Amino acid sequence: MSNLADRIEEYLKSVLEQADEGYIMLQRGFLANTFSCAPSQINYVLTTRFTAERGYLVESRRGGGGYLRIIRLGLDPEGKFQRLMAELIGEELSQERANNLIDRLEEEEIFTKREAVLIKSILADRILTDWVPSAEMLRARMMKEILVNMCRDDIII
Amino acid sequence: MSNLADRIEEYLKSVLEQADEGYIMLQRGFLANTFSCAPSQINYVLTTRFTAERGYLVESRRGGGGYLRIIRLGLDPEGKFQRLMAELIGEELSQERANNLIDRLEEEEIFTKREAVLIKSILADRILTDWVPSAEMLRARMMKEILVNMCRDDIII
DNA sequence: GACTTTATGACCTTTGTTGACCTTTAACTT
DNA sequence: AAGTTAAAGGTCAACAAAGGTCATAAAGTC
Repeated sequence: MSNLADRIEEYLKSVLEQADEGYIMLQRGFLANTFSCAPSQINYVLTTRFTAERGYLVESRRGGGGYLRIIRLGLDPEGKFQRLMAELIGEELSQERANNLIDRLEEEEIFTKREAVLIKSILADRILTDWVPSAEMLRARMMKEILVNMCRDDIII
Repeated sequence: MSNLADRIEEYLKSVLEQADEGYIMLQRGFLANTFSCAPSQINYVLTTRFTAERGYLVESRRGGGGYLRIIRLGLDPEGKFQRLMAELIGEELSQERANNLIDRLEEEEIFTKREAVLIKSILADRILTDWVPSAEMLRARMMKEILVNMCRDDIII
């Protein structure tokens, strides 16, 4: 019953489980070979099963010695980030709301003071406006990306 | 898995590490020989891995007794830092150059690992392209803004 | 039967590697 | 001293080795 995509997914997750680095690295060709499938099937599995919403991040490199790197995201206890991230999808975020959000996250010790300053500085209207058609949308997109990356299991604070 | 270019890079960096002059001198032919590769492969490694953003300078001399000199550039603490960075960043900044620069600043302990990940995540092509008329220009502007803010006296690492 | 999910193959982009040919410079000849 | 030769390093185009994309076919689902 279990189809190919499910089996590949299961395999990757089991390997990832044992990786104490928080990520695994492997080659697409190798995977395609072990599962006797088209290389692009691997991409299908990665894009449908290893998304940020499901708690994973995928990086890759082409060329000789290329690889895929699948990174596990530690899900925060109350799913706070999840909700925040969901909110920010397709959303617009003003500078004011962004600043409030960042301050709050700093208070909750999700961000350090330096990180908060850093993030605010680049999300500022002064930087984005006049360069971007919709600064508010880009800001939301960036904020979401930051939240995702702050959950990466391969960076131990 | 790991390709030749990466291994040569690693070797050169390890030698550079032990050099207390801040630079090393060696011959292209000798290197090509030790790694059993085409001499031009050495040039490839030098131009892709030992760039200014990554903190290196390469000088060379042809003819009999010719050599390669790889110099590690330190970030001098007194003031010139900002100017150097502004120069390095310029008006436009590609994702690749940005990543190299950020990695380098992390090595120099100007950024923490988390900060490096955070900055790279929002400067990614995936985030900026298709949203911004000139992603490269915005990226340069953001990178400069980050550096200014990270050097504020009121926030120590 | 219509719709959604899964699977494949053809074609593309990026990165790495090699070899043929070129330029520069020290050392050697005369 | 001038010219020649040999010993470096430089360039570039072609090829190899990865991963990416997208249209479309096949298989499930309801």
